[in-house]
Amino acid sequence: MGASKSESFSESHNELANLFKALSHPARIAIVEYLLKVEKCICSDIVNELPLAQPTISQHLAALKNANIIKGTIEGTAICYCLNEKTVAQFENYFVKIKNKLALKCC
Amino acid sequence: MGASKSESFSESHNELANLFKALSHPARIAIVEYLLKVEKCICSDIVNELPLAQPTISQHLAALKNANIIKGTIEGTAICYCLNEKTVAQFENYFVKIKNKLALKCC
DNA sequence: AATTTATATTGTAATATTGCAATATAAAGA
DNA sequence: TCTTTATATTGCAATATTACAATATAAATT
Repeated sequence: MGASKSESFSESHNELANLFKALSHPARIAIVEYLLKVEKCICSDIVNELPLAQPTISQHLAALKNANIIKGTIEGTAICYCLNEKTVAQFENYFVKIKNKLALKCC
Repeated sequence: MGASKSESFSESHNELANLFKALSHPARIAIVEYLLKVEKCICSDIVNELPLAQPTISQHLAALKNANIIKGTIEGTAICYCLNEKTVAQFENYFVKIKNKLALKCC
């Protein structure tokens, strides 16, 4: 075999894993950090910012958008991407939850 | 080409991406959730808990340990694994930081 | 309509990940 | 020492990801 046996795991575990997978590449982290840095939402001068070709950036943006980590709004010819607060909050909540559970019983 | 161009990105972006990569598989999420559920730190009745063979679980545990998400203590023949509070806090802090930055300037 | 500008899609090569059988290692008990 | 028990490593097949050239799409401008 070889493929991830995702059918064997719960939907919530798969969903969480997919969220983390979206952040599991340095280019996608760099995109998130860039979106944090620039004041206004930015389309793809990300292509000028990162050392990757345009189709590659497009793929990474699609991965982030697909995971709801960013959202894109059409503005004429361009698409304006920005971080999705809801998903960021979801990530934060997950780790807060874990930390609270850990605080009680730890090893 | 094909391989991730990790040399092109900052060390901190690569480190973050690797942390997330460790959580990017449903089996590894299931292991984390299992460690949260059981009171005591547990070695590998994880093998009995998940639908994967022993060498596969061993690999996933190594991935989590390598990312410092879990720590393992030798106990006789067995190894007792548990979550690493510090890394959990690190994850949490990252998203708190992002959320605070987003609160100021959003789109 | 033709051109420009911005982004997405397709096809493909290189590489990485996943899963497991077989095997190795290593501590504990008989 | 010989088992037993618990875990790790190796080798390999199946699959997924990454990167990009070439091309397609689609709105805006001329």
